[in-house]
Amino acid sequence: MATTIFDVARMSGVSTATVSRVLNGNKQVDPELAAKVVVAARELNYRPNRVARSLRLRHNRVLALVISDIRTGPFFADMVRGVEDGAHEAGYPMFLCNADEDPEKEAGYLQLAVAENVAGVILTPSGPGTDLRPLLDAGIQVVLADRKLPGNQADTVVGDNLSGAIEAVSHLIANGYRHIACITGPLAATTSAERLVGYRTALQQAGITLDDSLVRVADFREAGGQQAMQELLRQKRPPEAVFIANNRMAAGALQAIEEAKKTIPDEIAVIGFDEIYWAPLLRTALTTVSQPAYDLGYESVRLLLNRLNGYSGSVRTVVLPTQLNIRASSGPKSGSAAGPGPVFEAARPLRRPARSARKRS
Amino acid sequence: MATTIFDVARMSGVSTATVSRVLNGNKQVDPELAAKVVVAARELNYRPNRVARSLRLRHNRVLALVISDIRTGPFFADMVRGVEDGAHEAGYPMFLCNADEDPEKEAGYLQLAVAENVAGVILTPSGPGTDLRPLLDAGIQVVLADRKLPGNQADTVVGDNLSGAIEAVSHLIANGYRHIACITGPLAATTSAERLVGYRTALQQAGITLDDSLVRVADFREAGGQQAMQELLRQKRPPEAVFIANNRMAAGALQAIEEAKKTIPDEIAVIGFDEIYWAPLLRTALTTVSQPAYDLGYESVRLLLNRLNGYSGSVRTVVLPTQLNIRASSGPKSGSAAGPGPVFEAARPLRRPARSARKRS
DNA sequence: CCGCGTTAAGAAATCGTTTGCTCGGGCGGT
DNA sequence: ACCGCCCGAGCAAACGATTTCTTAACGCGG
Repeated sequence: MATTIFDVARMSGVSTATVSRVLNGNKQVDPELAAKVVVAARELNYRPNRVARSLRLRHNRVLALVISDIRTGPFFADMVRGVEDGAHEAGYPMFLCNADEDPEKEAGYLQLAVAENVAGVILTPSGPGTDLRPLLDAGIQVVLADRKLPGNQADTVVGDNLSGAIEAVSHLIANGYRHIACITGPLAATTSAERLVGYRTALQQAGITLDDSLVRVADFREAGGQQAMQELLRQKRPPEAVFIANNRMAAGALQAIEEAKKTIPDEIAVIGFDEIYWAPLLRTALTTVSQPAYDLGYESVRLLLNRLNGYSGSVRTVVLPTQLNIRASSGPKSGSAAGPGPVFEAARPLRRPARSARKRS
Repeated sequence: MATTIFDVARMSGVSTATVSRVLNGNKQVDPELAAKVVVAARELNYRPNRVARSLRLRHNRVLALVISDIRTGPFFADMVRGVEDGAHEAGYPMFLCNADEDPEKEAGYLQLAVAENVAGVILTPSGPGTDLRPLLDAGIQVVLADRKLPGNQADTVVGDNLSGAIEAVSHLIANGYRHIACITGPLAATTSAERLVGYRTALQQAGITLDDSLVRVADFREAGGQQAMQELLRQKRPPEAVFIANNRMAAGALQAIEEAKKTIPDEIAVIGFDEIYWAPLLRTALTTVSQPAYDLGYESVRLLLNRLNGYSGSVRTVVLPTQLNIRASSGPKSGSAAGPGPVFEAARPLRRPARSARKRS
């Protein structure tokens, strides 16, 4: 069996209480005894039983990260790394749970987080119905990452989806496109919804009338993007350009465009969301809106640790800037009045400083 | 505070022992009392405290999946999904830990798995030095996934890296290439090592003398692949083709090839390892060796659950077949004697049935 | 020299569950 | 009718840590 605190106590000739005090550095204890305890503990390779400690203390020094879909390309992977690095620096191990965009599975993991006494949770809510009460009732700190939840229930860190989308679509407009489509994800995710709003806002700013037949709501996956694009291309008047709300759907859309033997950007321009390493290497290099995924995770865990350290100010929302990476797939419309350079963009700095986060109440 | 088993006992007028027995369906108990207990438990929304139960039972109904790098493209993501689906079907929640190719971090997570009493661990060992003893000593079942460990210490599920690499390189040879390079990953990972061995085996089978200046060991990441490719291209006699042991390094290599303004496959043919959705959409569609990543995870958890259910036969190794996806980047060498079709490949079925796993002792 | 205050260490309670053991009652067999 | 067995339910111990409470010892001041 594993060695317990009793073994250490016996070996060093003291009580378990003293061993516990020594190992947690709590109270005054005779240095001589302390030394004996330390020696015995090392000798026996004693590791406190986290379960017993967790039961007694009613909390466990572990964080849980519950994300909605681990397969969403490098975005979540980088975000996870950001969280993990932050947690590791602070001495917290981190468990990752994959809710798979399934509210039921998500609820199960949140219950599990409660039942396992985790100290804090970072969550990418699957939709507006996500219920934080089990966590909050249990006194577990929560930070929302990447997606918001109605009602200002917890600290939140998100990318600036609205500005990112506006910037992308405005760029298309500046390059001479007018009949622009949008493929977005499930509207339950605030990311999808905000990117769609950004798309509409940019069109309205340019005085272009909205056309709902150009908007498709898909599922964030390749097949969904492909089907949406096929539908768009089959319309009587197909779009000249398309803004796609994530990179997996963009891959599917590119596939559909290829099958339809359309050329990019001459027959249809494309902009995707989230950066991928392959974007420059595609047949036509893909213009993307990238988010600081790693920073997003790191900032989330920073806020969480802040709360765990006793901070109890009002709920904060941190919005991190996006960046438009202009490549060939959004090149100027052939025969367009727009010059070769993206004139409109010159006014907006493309690279905003990565770490300058705006904060709202 | 959360409702405990005492609350349920009080409300239903029985002892905690009876409540426990009812809720675990263990012993015979008067159906009438049982009904009252069930009602009370539902009424109070009682959720047993997993920590207390874990302490008492000395094991916890949870699995841990410790992987070496979450950012390795879709491969690990799909594998994770396979594990998770299998675990979920069996009613086990699953925690994912990311060891980040760092043996120390990995050891920390294995310790944590022990300390948290998890029922079983699925592990992608970071290297041959990975020590399973803490787990095995604690009686925790272990399955190795994707990478082997010396000494037959635990059930193992891997892709057929050797055959996959042989098939890929043989395909290049059949298409007329002779001066073939290899970029592989850290040799501590058996995947890297086996793919390298496969590369060498294929060359030897074809009577081509090995040239170590054509072999590069990189780090599984884009930058490493890029640098390795740059070095290869700078050699007095650059390779005509390159076999790259994972897709992140392949992305870097393609970048380097692009910078060097070489054409694929005329000036250099390329084959990558692991499938990616973007492969067909690249400037030159990329030939890849794909592994059944999802099945690999699913099979791992199947073996693990088997052990948890009491099976204690000898250690098994399951090898899942790979598949060569031939695309333009490995097209026949211009001016080569080899015909347009891959003659050599005809003898080997490209698609082996996905679920037919070979098993070794 | 006695008493009080201070401090350090041990005894024991506690966290919430499961489970071996005990006890009592009912039923069946002789 | 009595004895014994069996079954169902409760009591209490156990899991391994932390922490409150208690006790003992020491020192210092009156």
